[in-house]
Amino acid sequence: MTAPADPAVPIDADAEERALNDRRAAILEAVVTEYIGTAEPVGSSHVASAPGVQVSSATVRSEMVALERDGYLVQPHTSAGRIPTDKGYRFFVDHLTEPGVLGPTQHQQVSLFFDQVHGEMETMLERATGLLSELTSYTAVVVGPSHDSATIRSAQVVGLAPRLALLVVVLSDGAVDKRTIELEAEVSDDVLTRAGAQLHAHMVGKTSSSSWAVPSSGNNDVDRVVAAAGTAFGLMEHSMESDQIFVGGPARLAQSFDAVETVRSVLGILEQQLVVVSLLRDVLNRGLSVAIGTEHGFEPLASCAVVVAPVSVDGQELGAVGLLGPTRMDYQRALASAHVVGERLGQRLGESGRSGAPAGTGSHDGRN
Amino acid sequence: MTAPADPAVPIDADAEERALNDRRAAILEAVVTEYIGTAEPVGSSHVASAPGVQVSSATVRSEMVALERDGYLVQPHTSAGRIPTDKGYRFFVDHLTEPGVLGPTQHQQVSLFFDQVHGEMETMLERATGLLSELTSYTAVVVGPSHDSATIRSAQVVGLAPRLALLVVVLSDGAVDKRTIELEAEVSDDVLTRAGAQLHAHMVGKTSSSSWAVPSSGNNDVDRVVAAAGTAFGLMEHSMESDQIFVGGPARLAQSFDAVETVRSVLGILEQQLVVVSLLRDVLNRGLSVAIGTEHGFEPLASCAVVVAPVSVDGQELGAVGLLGPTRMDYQRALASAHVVGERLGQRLGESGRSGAPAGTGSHDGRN
DNA sequence: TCTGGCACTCGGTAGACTTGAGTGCCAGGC
DNA sequence: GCCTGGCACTCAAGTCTACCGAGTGCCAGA
Repeated sequence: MTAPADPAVPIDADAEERALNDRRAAILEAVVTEYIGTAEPVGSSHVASAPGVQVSSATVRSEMVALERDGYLVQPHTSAGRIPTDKGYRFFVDHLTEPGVLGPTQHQQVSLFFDQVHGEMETMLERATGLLSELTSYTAVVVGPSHDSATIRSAQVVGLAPRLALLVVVLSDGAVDKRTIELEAEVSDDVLTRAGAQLHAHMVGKTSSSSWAVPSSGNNDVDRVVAAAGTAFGLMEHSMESDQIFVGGPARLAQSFDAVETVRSVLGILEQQLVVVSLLRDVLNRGLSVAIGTEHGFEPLASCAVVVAPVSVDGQELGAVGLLGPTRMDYQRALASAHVVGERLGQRLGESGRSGAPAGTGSHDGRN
Repeated sequence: MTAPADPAVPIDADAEERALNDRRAAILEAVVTEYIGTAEPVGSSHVASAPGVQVSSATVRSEMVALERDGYLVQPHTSAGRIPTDKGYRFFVDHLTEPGVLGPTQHQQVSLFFDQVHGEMETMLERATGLLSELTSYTAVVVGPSHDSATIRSAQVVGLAPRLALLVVVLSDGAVDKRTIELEAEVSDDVLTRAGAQLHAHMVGKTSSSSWAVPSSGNNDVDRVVAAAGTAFGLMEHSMESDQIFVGGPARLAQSFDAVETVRSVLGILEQQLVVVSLLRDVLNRGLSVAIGTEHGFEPLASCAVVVAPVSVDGQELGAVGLLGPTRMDYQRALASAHVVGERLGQRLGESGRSGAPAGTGSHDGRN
């Protein structure tokens, strides 16, 4: 008695998922667009006067009833306008919104940024979050490439104080890691250097998660330092293991939501880097670029939408850029911004990593 | 007609600043304590029933009139209770609050933390912000030691790709900095190593802000790499120059203030690391441990109080820990927490830096 | 000099009323 | 058979009023 009773609904129930009839789609689009702009429930007369909708408000009303029944819209209360549900936003994003291009001003802003930025990758990623959050006025997140597959290019031991040394390891992707080594006895610089050389000789080319078991050098002092260094590196647990994450413009969150409670809980999430990383990864892995409301199955972010774009170098996804905003976010602009910035970041990382056939680096290859 | 008219006010106008008469101080204390707890304006009858105040509410009222006239209290509106002004809080902090000790639970929490934490300084400082913000439920800030006076202990050039190398510099305080070097032509590993040795030989012992002018090695290729490295390091502008800052528990801000606008603006401040660093430094330099409201002369934080404690190693202030909360913060707990954590951080940094007479490090000395 | 008492103030709450945006439904027209 | 204008209805939000109560300032008396 439900679906077949309404002649306007296609008989094929699956068709609803693919495409609403044109008029309903236009009405949904009008509601979403209006609501994104005003944050106020949208009434039928507003919709009727929208370009793209050529029917009277009465007709709009009856269509809106159908849209509500199908879960695209809800009414906060009777005698109020409608607001989109997550499903409504999803349809809007999937079918009603163009891929979107940046406005000339934004385009210029991006170009300027990539002209000026230079130096270390970390710095660049960090600043990119600022750029993204300024472009969109949402909070931006950038996840840098993980160092899992990078190999060790160099190891060195530097003395700091009589019984304190530093193990410095350079990875093939340009990352540097270090570990303090506390020594039981004073050790000469020469021994430290030799220990470094010993480590270097045996560790170069391995991944940073490899075992640090290094054969004896024949000198007891040197071996002790080597062992201490291995131990120090063994309990890494930080820096290299977790992907780096940069957050830009957290203050924007307070603009996006007017409930303090929401701000608090979303900020709380952002503090948990691991959660954020896996969230972005998860969304990307599911082939999405937007996760709306509870689509990511993550309760505390139910009132948020997450826009994600990959940072790929030579077709390989090395990182991700993301935007965090309210579900009534400007998806078009957010998608365009994330996409462009992600792409250009990827290009940039590619350029500096490439420069010809790699001499022993594992993760880059020279094509393109 | 103002001051002499009230017989309860000391004739000596300066005396007011030093110490309110006992009764007024007790009343002020009661108001502040109550207000910190409830965030509601405090009426005379509440004060009258507080321990430490032995007079009737009528008397309290007349004293409160005086306290208001002298700027310690304000009335949000007639027929409301009083709330403390910044000056009121200041008097409370300076004269009415005990230095304060941590409760046993907190003490245990701190001990546990310092038992468990280990590894690199950055990691430790980072985690310390989490500890502080959990202890106090306010947002915590930790500023690490600056590298200004640290000297270079080692320089090394590592090849990453045919035309890409990395300059890695180790400072005497254990910090590591790096710069990507893009080379005009392919260079053999041997040349890179020799360039590193050349840099090492001439830069060790200098501060990282020194000029990177290094004499010619006699080999053109090597010199070119050395020059490129010097240039790369010249435009440092990041990492080493700005002190590192770690923020813990920004989400707590949203609990401290119920006006979203305030949260937004304070978060905005926290994004500007330089501002935060100079704010903390400034407060410390003025010999304060608390800056209330506008005392720091910083408009956007007018509704905040900042509690600061130094992190000293061997009597030298190397860093600072801070807490950011509403002016109606629990000063006693905040002061105690910041103090203890700052102190123990200092001890910890001292231990790992010391280990005997330094062999060439500039900033540490061996006395206890 | 303190205290109890008293009149007064005024923010906040609760209820009654109004307004207006918006709906659902229906009869009539193309 | 679908669309439209019209109409009665609903309900959140705003306005007005009255009232309550916490709190004050002031004063006379102990």
